[in-house]
Amino acid sequence: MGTREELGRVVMTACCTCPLRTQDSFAANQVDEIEFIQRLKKVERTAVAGEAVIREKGSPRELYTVLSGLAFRFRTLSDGRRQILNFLFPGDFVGLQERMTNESPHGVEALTDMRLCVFPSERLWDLYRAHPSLGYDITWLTAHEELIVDENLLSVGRRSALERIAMLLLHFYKRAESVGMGGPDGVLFPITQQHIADALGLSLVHTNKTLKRLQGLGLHEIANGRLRIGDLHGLQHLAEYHALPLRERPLI
Amino acid sequence: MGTREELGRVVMTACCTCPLRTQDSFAANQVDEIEFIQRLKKVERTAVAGEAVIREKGSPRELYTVLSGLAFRFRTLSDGRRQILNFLFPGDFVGLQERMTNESPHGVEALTDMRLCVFPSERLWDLYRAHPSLGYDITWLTAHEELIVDENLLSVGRRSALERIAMLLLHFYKRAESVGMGGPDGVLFPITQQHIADALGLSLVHTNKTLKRLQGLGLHEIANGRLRIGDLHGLQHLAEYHALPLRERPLI
DNA sequence: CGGGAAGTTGACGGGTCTCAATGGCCGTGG
DNA sequence: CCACGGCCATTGAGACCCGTCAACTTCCCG
Repeated sequence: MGTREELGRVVMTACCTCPLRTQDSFAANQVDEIEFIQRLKKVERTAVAGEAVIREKGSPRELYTVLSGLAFRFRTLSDGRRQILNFLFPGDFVGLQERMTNESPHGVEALTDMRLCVFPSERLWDLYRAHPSLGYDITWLTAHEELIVDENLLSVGRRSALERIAMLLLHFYKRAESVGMGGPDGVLFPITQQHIADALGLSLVHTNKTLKRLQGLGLHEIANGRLRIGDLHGLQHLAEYHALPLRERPLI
Repeated sequence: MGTREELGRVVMTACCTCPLRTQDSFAANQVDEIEFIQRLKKVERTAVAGEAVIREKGSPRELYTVLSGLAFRFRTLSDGRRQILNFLFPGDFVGLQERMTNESPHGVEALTDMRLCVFPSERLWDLYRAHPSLGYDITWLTAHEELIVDENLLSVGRRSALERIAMLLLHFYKRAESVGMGGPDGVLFPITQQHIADALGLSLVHTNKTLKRLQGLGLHEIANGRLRIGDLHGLQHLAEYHALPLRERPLI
């Protein structure tokens, strides 16, 4: 079956041939589990760069898995101050926290064009009942995202501006690489300095100056919307970032 | 059955008569679910104020539910800078993220004397298989904790020192109240200014001065280790904190 | 060629940090 | 009973990191 545009929705990438599943970093699933996911997945949704995937204060009815593209999760204060909570990569699962409240506590915005697998929120419980192993996987994904937010909170609370930026670049690079977005000239980096500022609790101006200073050290290079790491060890030392030796991650 | 001291462990509060379950904020469970939890819970552990419940970099083998008392979750950098990620109240579940790595990415330290229900980590999967509904609950608890960390990240990243402190006091108060720790003279507040500083990404000195300034506004009062809210509306406005209308929370 | 978004730069002010010192409270031990 | 030490709260002075304001440039795209 091919793909067909229809009201901003595309039907359909088959789960059994999901391009993400061919990657090492994702754990394998049983055939019946994949078939169940396939039945749960009614449609595929696309989003263009800059589009609001989930609106803050909206009432969400759907769960998503990022199939391709990048996004970020954020919250804003009424006067416009915005905090990016974490970036979303292919394989990330979105929408669980919204289910605990009537309105979504955060927004999700696309950084690039995206494809998302759409799951009806009200059938989440079916998944747990029919395939406890998949419920287990969803818990894993949730806990993993919290781990990342923890790390960001440590950065914003206790690292200096220079350390924060080193941390962000390094973390972004590693995550992008782990989902096969790496290449000889680095990874795609569709992120403005405003995004960096909002993710790190810094002002735009100070982000610019600090980023410039970091580039002067020659540890990395950002050009043509791509990020390349020159001195991985130096960045790790500066950011005091020790990548956790993660086990294979599940994929829903 | 009474309680008996034995190597720092107490045996045993029966789950079917768990004092937390009598509270409105916790959802009810089926009898067989509670019996299953009871079988999973091998022992009860106590911790004195200041004790390390989970050691950073340790290799955890157990999961905990806070039965009574308070604690906090934190991470530190090698030079000693510490970030408190969130506070733990009765009913909170601890230890999931540790399972994804070989060493615990964060520490947990008791703020007061505590009692904890201990579950063997390796039997978590049994729980999902035997009672998917409980697996669902664990996901809920994990997502809920992430929601709180999100909120803290927004505070630390984008709120001013005064707003952050207002936020912390308010949030702490509401959470304490929701688990029945409230009283006519406020809630127990076993937290030093150093804790507040570490939770909000501030220095101790600045925390002290800002807290003093906030107290001058008369919105709250801290005395004798207790926190009382004078002007709830004023604090909410200052912190721009809108308590999420949560549904009943599960309890494992 | 025009316009908007993103990046860059300088000046300046202020929020926050660090250093340093003091006082209160409390448990311990002489 | 009092001296002492340790933890916590408090306060002042000065420095610095970072935010704000305000340009200007570059780049892209129509």
